[in-house]
Amino acid sequence: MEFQISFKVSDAIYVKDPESSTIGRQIIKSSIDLINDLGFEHFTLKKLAIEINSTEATIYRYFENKHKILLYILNWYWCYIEYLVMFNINNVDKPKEKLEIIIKLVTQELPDSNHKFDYNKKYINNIIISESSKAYLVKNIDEINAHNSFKPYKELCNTLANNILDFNPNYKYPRSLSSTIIETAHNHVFFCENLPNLTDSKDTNNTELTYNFLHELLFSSIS
Amino acid sequence: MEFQISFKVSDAIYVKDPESSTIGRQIIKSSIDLINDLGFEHFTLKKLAIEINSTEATIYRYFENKHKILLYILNWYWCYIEYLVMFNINNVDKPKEKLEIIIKLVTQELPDSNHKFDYNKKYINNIIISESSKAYLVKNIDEINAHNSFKPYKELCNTLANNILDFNPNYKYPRSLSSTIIETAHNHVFFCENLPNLTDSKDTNNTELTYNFLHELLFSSIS
DNA sequence: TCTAAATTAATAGTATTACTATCATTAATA
DNA sequence: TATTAATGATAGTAATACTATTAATTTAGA
Repeated sequence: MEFQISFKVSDAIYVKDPESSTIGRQIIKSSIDLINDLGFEHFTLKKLAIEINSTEATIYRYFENKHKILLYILNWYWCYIEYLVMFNINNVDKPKEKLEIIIKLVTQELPDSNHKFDYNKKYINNIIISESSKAYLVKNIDEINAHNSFKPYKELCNTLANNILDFNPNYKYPRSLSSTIIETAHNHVFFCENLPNLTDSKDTNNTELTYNFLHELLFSSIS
Repeated sequence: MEFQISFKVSDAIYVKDPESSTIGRQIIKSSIDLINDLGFEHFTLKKLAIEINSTEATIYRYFENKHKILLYILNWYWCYIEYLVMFNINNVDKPKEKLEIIIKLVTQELPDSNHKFDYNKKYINNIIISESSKAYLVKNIDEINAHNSFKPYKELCNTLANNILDFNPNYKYPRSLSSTIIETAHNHVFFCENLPNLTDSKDTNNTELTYNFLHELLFSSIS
């Protein structure tokens, strides 16, 4: 018997819970592989069906459309990060240290878990960086939002905001700063790797640079 | 005779310069209207052709694909902002004031120009906010980048970075901070309007909130 | 003003896509 | 064993990005 965690994603995102069957988990696993590989635009349910040796019909029995598969993966990530945050700041006293742990978790690559169906963490990270915003920069965002599809993201943002307020109860923009830090964490790594002129990257360690930059940004704002 | 400015966009973006003919400018004008209206995903060249009373074939003589139309619009915006920045910080002495002018220009809506073919500034602004990142979050970014398609954006970022260094020559992340500010300027307005929990919006003036937030973020970082 | 060249319109067509429908087959359960 | 649920196989639709071809029209040059 081993310790097992699982991340329950809002059931408005799927038709049938992909965690409930082997083929369901295969849909998620292969979606992660393919979206990482092709980018969300060139990711198609036909390609996914071939990859899992099944048919489009089966996939549609789990997800209404391809956009919801992306939402599922993002939610999985946000839930996982939220869990890691809770786990890692537990028993840490100083608000400053807590904040440092959070921005470290948000900037670094996902550590491996002992989750039974082991999705590729490196790929998930790439997806978060390159595809996240395509989940919310859509015309029907209100409808998606009404189904609580961004709840885990909001909760993570909320956790960060509360820790900012613990550090400095007088800071005026805790939520705006939180979402800016999380968004920048992803965006900055993308810029470092693809449009380095938009950053101060010296081609060494982009994760470290991003962490240091965000560290300075955060603490100079709230100190 | 009147004063006239025009913004020359890298000719790698178009096949035939849309500024060179009436139907070319109509392609841009109606693209702006339609992308604002439908979002980039649901914007199609068929719909555009109908809107301008022409055919897809004609559009393809101006642009290789729909992605390049978006790039063209974004470049037009960035060139215009760069021009406004140059115009407005001219004869301003204090570095602090210059920086304030820049973040004001980046956060506020585009003012109207006397450009001969008057594109809808409000719509362009919406497109910048909601569709910008779709131009660079693509798999073939290296290829696009090789054609200098992001040059005006980089120049704007560079201008901001140089003004940051004028203010504080010892600040370590002038470029990273510049791109963060520009990206956040757009992102934050989107969040205020669509996912307000991710911000400290009180439903009053989101542009003002964004300006104030970025003002504090910038000057606490570089002071 | 006439002619040649360039531009645009009209039309058709291809391959791919998101998504739906139907029915046979297999696996799980009672 | 009988029933139910999940999956597979197959077909089909409407939309989409993009190409090709030819005819009509506009423009520019001689």
